[in-house]
Amino acid sequence: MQQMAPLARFLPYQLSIASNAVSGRIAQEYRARWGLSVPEWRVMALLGDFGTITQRDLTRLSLMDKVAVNRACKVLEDRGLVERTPNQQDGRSHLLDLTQSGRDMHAQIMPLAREMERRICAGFSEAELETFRAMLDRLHRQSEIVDADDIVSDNFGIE
Amino acid sequence: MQQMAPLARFLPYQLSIASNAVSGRIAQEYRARWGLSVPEWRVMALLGDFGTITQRDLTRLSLMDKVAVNRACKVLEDRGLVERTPNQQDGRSHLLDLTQSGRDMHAQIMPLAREMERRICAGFSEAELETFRAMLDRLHRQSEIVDADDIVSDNFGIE
DNA sequence: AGCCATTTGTTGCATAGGCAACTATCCTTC
DNA sequence: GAAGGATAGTTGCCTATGCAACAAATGGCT
Repeated sequence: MQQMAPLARFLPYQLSIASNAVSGRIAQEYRARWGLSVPEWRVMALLGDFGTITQRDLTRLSLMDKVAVNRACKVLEDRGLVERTPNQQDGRSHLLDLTQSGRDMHAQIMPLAREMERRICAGFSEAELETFRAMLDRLHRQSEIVDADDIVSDNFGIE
Repeated sequence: MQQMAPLARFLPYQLSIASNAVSGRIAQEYRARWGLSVPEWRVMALLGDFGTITQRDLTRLSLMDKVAVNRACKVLEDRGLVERTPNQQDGRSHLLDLTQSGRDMHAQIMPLAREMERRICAGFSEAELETFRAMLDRLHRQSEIVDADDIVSDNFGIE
């Protein structure tokens, strides 16, 4: 069924479809069970681990766009899962934390995350998983977006 | 700088940011050089390899949504890179192929693809790359979307 | 031949996501 | 303490992406 097209051996493509499949499956689970989007789930996870932090902290920790963080926080606040309190040290920002309801949900969603990770990693050794993580980190670092000048001056051996 | 948050060790998350970084970088290159989106580039690559095929074939080969394939083909046709001819065997579909201009561009874009792949794989052994590909394939297959009934009946050990 | 289910391609709609611009606040420097 | 640049958060806009619904055509079944 799956043909051996050259495209199917192109590593960035394989990475993309695997990531989309995993993300799509996880998004489906969290939406069906708790009505959470992926950005919302990530904010819940970070707030559960780090406690009282600002949107700026969440942006740094999650590597998400600050707008994505802001919108996720707004939804969670409207649902009563997160509360904002004024930040005495900096009037521009607010301190965010889980409410009791948010902590209850956090206690529900984390075991599912760990279980899903365990499932998709089943059958691979610790060494293989470490190699896999190392490669993902390397791919991430080597693919950082550079500015336009660098692109123009770097012709990849073409022509 | 990069904190050791639990989220940063969550494999689906690492997979997502690595894939986004790689895809974003590649998309940037192809947009800057030839004004091609990722779906358009994929269609170009497949047409270059497989010759005269239908949109249905392209959808199967690329694993993309049929709408994405259709829109990419339309753009490529408008740019004179792809041409459609009636399909005598099936009046519903058309046969797609690269024009001479499209073949010229194909000859340009494939070396860049191979060079980018070589770069991001630099420093890893063939065995490591094979393990990596195997894991991506496995993640993809294990994460196939299932229907809603399966989700409800499968509680992942919660409660 | 006629009907019905299936398939291909297309369009429209609804959502997600990122970037630029803006406000408010902070911090430095004079 | 006033001015200028930097930073946190917010809003609006634009694009990308995917699904549902649809029209045209096919193929099977009687």
